[in-house]
Amino acid sequence: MPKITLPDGSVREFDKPVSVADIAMDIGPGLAKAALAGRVAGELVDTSYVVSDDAEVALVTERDDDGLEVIRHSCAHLMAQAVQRLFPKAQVTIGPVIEDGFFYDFAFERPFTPEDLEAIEKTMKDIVKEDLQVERSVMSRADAVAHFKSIGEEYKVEIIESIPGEEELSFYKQGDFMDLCRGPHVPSTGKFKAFKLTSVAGAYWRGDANNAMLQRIYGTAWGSKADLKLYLQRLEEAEKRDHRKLGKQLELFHFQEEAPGMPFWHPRGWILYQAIQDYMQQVQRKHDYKEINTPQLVDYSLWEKSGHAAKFADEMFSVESDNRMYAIKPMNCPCHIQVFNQGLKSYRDLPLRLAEFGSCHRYEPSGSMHGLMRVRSFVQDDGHIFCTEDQIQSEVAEFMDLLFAVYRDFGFDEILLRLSTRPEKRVGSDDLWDKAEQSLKDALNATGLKWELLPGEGAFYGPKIEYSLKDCMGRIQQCGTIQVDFFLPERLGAQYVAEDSSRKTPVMLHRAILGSFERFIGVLIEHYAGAMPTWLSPVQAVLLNITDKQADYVLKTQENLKNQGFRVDADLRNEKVGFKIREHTLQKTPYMLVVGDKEVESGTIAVRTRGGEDLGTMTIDEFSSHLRQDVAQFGRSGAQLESDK
RNA sequence: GCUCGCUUAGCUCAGGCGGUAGAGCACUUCAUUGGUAAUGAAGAGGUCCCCGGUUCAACUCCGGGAGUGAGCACCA
Repeated sequence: MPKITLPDGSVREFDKPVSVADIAMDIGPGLAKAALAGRVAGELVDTSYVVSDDAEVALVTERDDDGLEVIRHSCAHLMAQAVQRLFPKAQVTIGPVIEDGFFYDFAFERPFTPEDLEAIEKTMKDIVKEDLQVERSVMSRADAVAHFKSIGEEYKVEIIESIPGEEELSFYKQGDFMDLCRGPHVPSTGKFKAFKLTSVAGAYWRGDANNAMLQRIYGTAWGSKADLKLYLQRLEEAEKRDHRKLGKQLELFHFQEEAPGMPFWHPRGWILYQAIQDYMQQVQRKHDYKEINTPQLVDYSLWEKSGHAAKFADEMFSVESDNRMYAIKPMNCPCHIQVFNQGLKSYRDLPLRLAEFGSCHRYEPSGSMHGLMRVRSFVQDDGHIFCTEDQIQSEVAEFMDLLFAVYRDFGFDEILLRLSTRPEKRVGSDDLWDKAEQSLKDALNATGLKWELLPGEGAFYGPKIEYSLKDCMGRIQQCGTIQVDFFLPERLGAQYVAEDSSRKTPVMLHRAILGSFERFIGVLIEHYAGAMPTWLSPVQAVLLNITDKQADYVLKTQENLKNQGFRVDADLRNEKVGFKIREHTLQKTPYMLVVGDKEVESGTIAVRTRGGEDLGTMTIDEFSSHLRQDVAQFGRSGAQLESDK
């Protein structure tokens, strides 16, 4: 006699075991139709699941996140069924849910074409019309293996054989299509309202480049057509913000064949780049970093000593000159240790914080490059802190304060933290790892923020924290990091004299806030859709004359503002003011300063923002104090400005 | 690196069963001096990514390469 408690607290009693679908029907036919799955005592189940004991039951519809997940998962099955209907020779492998959609990997004799995708989508729609029941069943492993062997699904056989344990496995059948699956799934194929196949690409079986390449089809699925439309609009918006596109439009940088993965910075882009570097320089100086600069080319033997050559030889550029082999540095840390090693260091010198805007080159695999986000030449806001084991925690804590402050200044408020701990293959004693991991955990906990633990994901030389920020499109971008290193200082002979006058090896903390300038600028461009906060804007204001008559006044005003340290252009072209406004709006210049006879006469300018707002007519002094204030707030959001006061 | 697609004027893109090509914007010149998202006219501008092959003829077809896009793999 199950007593069912619904999420609103109401209780329904039944005189015999009931399925989730029965419960929905009991509440109302509308809900019965909308029900995609259920949640019984916290577990997500099919609507056919039978409840025989008292339980808390919630019905899952397309409006729940759970419902969406069920739709997407079932949609992957729907697609697989369509593919096999059209291409009986295609073997199914796996088809999970991903963010905003799903994919399914197939083994097929040839790649799928865009035309195939259309046909598949059409067949999917046919199957939706057929409204096939989706039925769950269980089978023993042996039976399942025999079944899939008999129909030639070798990959499924491999999957089943790799599932540990002897318990029964669940299967879902719709029409003539059956797939191994944990479920739950929608009750019938008629439940899909909005889906679209988006792309096709190769993907390795089991994610291993040594395995066969499968054909992966991506799709997206939503609870309603409106949601699908919103999603497609979001993709369009992301495309508009693409930093590669904006980089060209705003004349920030370009790439060309002769230097793949290595940006050519244009005047405007370089101003942006330098504004960021100036800022970082200032901030780091304030936090007692000593900035240094080390060579681009370093004899290959150093990289052999550091151990990098053994691991990354293929990814390093090298140069031969005068019978010596040099590597173009792929990272700065070995060089920083060389600086540390000059002169005898005392424990009194620690912590020693060395920073470098170090230009590095790495031969990234061709397929991995992506605009500024992944390049072959880049500059890191790199820093290495040499300290004692006891100083790790305070150094990490201090670094995190700095990192949060910097991210806030760039306009990022939401930061994700992840701690990666000891991997199986590692150097250093367990005591040392215990201590280092604990230091990082303490520093993380001190922030009061949630953080994620990635056990075993640390580097072989020490644990690390990675900092990702969420941009305004909700995308997660990994930028900063701090890594404890027990290995390299010893390997490269770094030592200091301790209080007891013994020689000890310092711990090294590798750290970066922005990561690489290139990548960070890519993130900034997309976050701001190219409309940089004023402090970063390549041009902060542009003066527009209405007729030639105001040219002298414009030039004088430009000179005045430039002398105050602002980046101000003058657009004296023989064009109508509407045309100039349009152009500078498209160039995302924060302020447009219109000058006509009236303004010349009264010694003022008419100020318009790139957002189209009219700030009215003001004197040059009034404007420059407005601009100064705008620049001083960096990219910080309004809320934080309040707390800063 | 792997799979598939793409590469035509400075930019965004058309185009043709194989007969060397076009638009808009930008650029130059001229007219116009116009008050908040495009003033008008004329002109100039091309190794159709590169190297081979097939062909009377290749931007177009075939082979190889480069770059690039999506995804996979990689990311000290």
